[in-house]
Amino acid sequence: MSLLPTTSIANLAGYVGQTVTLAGWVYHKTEKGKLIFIQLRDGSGVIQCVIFKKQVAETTFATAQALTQESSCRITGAVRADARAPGGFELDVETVELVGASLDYPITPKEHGIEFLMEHRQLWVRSARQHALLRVRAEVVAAAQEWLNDQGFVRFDTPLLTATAAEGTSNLFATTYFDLGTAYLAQTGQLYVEAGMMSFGKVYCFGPTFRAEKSKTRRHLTEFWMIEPEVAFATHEDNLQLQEQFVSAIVQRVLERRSAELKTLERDPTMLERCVPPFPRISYDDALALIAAKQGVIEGATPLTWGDDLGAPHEQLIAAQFERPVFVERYPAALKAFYMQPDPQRPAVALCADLLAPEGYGEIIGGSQRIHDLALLEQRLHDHGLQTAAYQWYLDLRRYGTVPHSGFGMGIERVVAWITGTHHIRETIPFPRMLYRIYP
RNA sequence: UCCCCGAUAGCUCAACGGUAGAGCGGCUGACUGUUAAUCAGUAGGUUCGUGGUUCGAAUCCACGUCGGGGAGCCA
Repeated sequence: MSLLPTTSIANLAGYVGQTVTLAGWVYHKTEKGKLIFIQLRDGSGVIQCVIFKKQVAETTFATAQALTQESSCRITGAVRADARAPGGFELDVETVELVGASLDYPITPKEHGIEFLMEHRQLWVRSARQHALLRVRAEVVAAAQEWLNDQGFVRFDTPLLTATAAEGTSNLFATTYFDLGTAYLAQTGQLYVEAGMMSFGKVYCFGPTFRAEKSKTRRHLTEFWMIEPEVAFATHEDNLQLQEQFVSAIVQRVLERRSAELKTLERDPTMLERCVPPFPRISYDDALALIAAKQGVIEGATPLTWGDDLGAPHEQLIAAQFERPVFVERYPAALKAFYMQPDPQRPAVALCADLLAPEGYGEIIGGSQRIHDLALLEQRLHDHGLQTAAYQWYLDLRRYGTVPHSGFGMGIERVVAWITGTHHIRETIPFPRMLYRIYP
């Protein structure tokens, strides 16, 4: 015999007048003497179950009375359309079967502080808001992969344990690797995905990446998920077009399929509906001019001289000028990773771009055209103080049929934070890893 | 690594040098339409730790622990 429910709550519209068995958890219960209301959730939705004392067996009423918040149970009853019910349907209960009791559930319907909630993340994910948020995350992940697959991309997975730093910049998590010395947790799959690109033309990797930076802001996690497409023969211009189509497709799919969740999150879809190509672009040079003209508007967005990197307040100021994501392109090459292609017309700048989300959610994509010339790439490795010996496999990609190519990396959590209007990135992943949090 | 802030009942907070409190939650009872129900009653404390100042410390000081916000860095 199976314990599975006969239907899920999301599908109850097709069962009006029929008796079904639901299986789930008590989200909320209200007793009014001889009448009990149970909000039952099963992951697909929530339905109000109604129990009148005179209409059920005494044991059934007693079982229902004893149910506490988050007790799991199986409830059998008749589906009835009812305008008074939040979801439009109610269940007239016939029998209730307790599956697992829940005593003193810590997360009550009242307010809680973030520290308490993070300590109970394993339970917090059941709450309506977190449930909606993680549902959108799953949609973003599915949309991203399916869109790329439809465009002819092949998923090409890259290693998480690597022998050297990919870009030689960020701090890495280190671990021992048998007799081979130190291994590092990958901060990007990009170099490896370039090898896949030379095999498949269009590829992407998708998985967790690790940054041992002591970043302590609402935009940072030490472990986050990144999707990194890479395209052979694609120029900087092709790269930007791919990015704006990609991001727009993801946003539009969430609007189409997860409007109920956005409503739960009280996210106004207006800004998201504007997210269609082309996205505005601003060069690093023009960004500096804009920052100089708008000084004092945002605290910390002080004027910069050419060659300075943009800080978080500067990015915030730039993003605030637009109602769609905005590309900031052609940064000074010296600020960027060794593999970024210098502009042939102006080698001081790189053919790269960051995509800044609106409403202060920061950088959601970083991308560039890559250096395809062997001699130039060797020179750049040397300029960055990197050991070319460790990169011979990577240089092989330039020795055997090299082509111009471009790619980018998109941080899933930042995209989800932006789409859902979530203040802090930590809520956009089931179990966030942060500077001062690795439990649960 | 640097700057700022916090820790009091299960939770959210108040008390700011003089007897440790409220709301919610829990428990008991009433209630046939509740949505964070309502009403009545009831239990519940090593004020993060260590040391110091003081007649007296939740309160002031130092150090520590844990956590929150931000910078830098990045997606």
